Amino acid sequence: MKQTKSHRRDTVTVELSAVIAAASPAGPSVLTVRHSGGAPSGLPSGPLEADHRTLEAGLRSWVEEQTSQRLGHVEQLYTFGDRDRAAAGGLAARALSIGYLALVREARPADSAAASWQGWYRHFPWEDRRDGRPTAVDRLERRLVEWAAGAAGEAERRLRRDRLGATFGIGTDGWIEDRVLERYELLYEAGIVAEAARGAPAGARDPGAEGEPMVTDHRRILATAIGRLRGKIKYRPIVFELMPPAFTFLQLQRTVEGLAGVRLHKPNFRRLVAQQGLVEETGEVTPETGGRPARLLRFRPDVLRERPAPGLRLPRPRAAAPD
Amino acid sequence: MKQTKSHRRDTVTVELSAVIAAASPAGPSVLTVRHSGGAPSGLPSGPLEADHRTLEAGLRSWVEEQTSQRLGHVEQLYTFGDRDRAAAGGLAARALSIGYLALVREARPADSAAASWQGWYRHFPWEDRRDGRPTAVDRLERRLVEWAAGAAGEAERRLRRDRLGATFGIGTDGWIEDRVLERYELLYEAGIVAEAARGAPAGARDPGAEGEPMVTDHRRILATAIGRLRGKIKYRPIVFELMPPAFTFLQLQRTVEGLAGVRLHKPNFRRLVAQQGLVEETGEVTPETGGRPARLLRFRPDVLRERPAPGLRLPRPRAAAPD
DNA sequence: TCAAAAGTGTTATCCTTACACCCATGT
DNA sequence: ACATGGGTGTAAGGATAACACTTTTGA
Repeated sequence: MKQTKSHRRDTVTVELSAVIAAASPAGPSVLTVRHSGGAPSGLPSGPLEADHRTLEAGLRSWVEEQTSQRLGHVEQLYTFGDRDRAAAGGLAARALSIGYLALVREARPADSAAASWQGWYRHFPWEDRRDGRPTAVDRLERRLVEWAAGAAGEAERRLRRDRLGATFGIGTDGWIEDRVLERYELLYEAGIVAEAARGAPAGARDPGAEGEPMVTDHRRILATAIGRLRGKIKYRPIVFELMPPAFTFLQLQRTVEGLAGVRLHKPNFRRLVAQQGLVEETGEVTPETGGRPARLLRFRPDVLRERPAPGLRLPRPRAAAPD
Repeated sequence: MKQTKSHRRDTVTVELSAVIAAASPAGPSVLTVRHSGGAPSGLPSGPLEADHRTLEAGLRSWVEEQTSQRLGHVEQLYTFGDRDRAAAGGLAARALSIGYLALVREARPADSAAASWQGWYRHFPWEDRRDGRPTAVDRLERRLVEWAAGAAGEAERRLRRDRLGATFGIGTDGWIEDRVLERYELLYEAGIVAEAARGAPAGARDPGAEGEPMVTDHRRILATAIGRLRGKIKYRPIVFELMPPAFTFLQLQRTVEGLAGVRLHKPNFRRLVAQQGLVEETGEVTPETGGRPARLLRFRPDVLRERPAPGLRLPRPRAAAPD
């Protein structure tokens, strides 16, 4: 017990930042703002103020002021507070940054001055595997392997190789979509991502495979959001927070594929969704979209009453056995 | 855009609090501290300081100072910051509270002055269903049903009933272990839990079914931790962070049962664990524990290299279908 | 000999995945 | 006619969950 310690409380600024996500069959997008011309874009955000009753209320008021977007589902993601990484210019003051994920139904133009919608894979090219592994990612992976090989001791090298396997699936087979943050952190540590080099001039390097950077740690928050969303669609029917009131099976599938960054098997996807009772038919059909007209669907909210965790298949014993 | 708004930044205190969890076959427990005699217990915690490089580092230093416990796995849970709920005495200053979950292997006595281990179901009696639904919970559920019926409009009543179904499984059938926080929040809103009545004298009410309260919002943080842990054991092998180096199948099973608050089927549990390659035999057997001696097991870390998400069975198409 | 715990075998069932195939519409 | 998307059937394989049963120890 070091009683001699200074115990100097930090003066903190708390910033509330929102990943506002929308999705169309073409792909998901995020609402970004750009404060000055040449600077990288960022997320809508603002400091916590005294008259905000709750953190979420504060976030909502900031977002609605900055983007005039009404938010639907909102959830907290994570609180970042590393002393070194938050400040862009090298300021020593501590900046806590609380990230939120918000889902909105329509990506309405909303390009009010500085705010604009951007496909989120511009910032994360390596996360989009809908058309297989992007070839541009080869370079990334090569650099990662080099980075792992260049570690100090054998123990550290092994650790890094394991991480490459667990995140990018390099040594192993599997690509786990959810691990977006882990992959971004790895690229950050390996110095591959632009944000890692603070002093470097913006736009100095090829933004191809590394993705477009964002201000301060906003890309890290976006990575958290994508990962959370990818994980959550599997056990909660939140995709429907992103869908219009009526949609077809394929539109739903394309939206999910966009979020997860992978392709799905069409017939099975239909049945999965239908069997779970997630949707019901509206009775109408689309004004044809290329082929045979499709039946229109809507979300069936009663599913929440019937199966409390739609999509979840976890070790749930039907009856408890005493032994 | 209200430009006339005050934009007065809040002066915030950031408190780092840790749920330090251990588990034995008898059940899980949490490390608590008690500052003054009559006051309810709380979690080890302390303010964020300027010399803490990261939030997690700050937490670790506080905990090790207060409890002389070394922490293993640590993860951030959630940041609470409601203006009204944080302050116990009614202080208006904003207190942010960042909750963490830490797992330790042995619940060593460690009763250093104020710190002591407590079974976590003392604070959450309704969460322990290992011996079926506790009868004391009947009273809780009755009060919840009353609360739902006493809502203003029909719409609100319906909403409340739905929540009772989704959390306590009242109207419906299912009890979802993970939803610990949702259940606690419901009890809080219904005024059933002691923390909801701030001004009430401590110990004034029967702590039977309502569980033992904690200071400020620490019980909320504990609820978050339990929920997180219950969710995570299903797709990550973190139970082993809580197990001793060698253990038997039954010890592992009892530990998991304690965490999840439900009983499991023994033969199937063995096979599940064995088939997944989560453990390997040490070659030794126990100094008998009541019956036939059991083979000792240890965690098999290679499982992380082989199957990146042990326990996870989610819609993972083995190959991408083009259509 | 019995209680208590350790183990093994087996089966019915469900879910997932993959494959094959037909239907309806526009160009 | 053919391309595009809509939509159905079904069978193989794997994972679950339940049941029945044998084995090994200590008291």
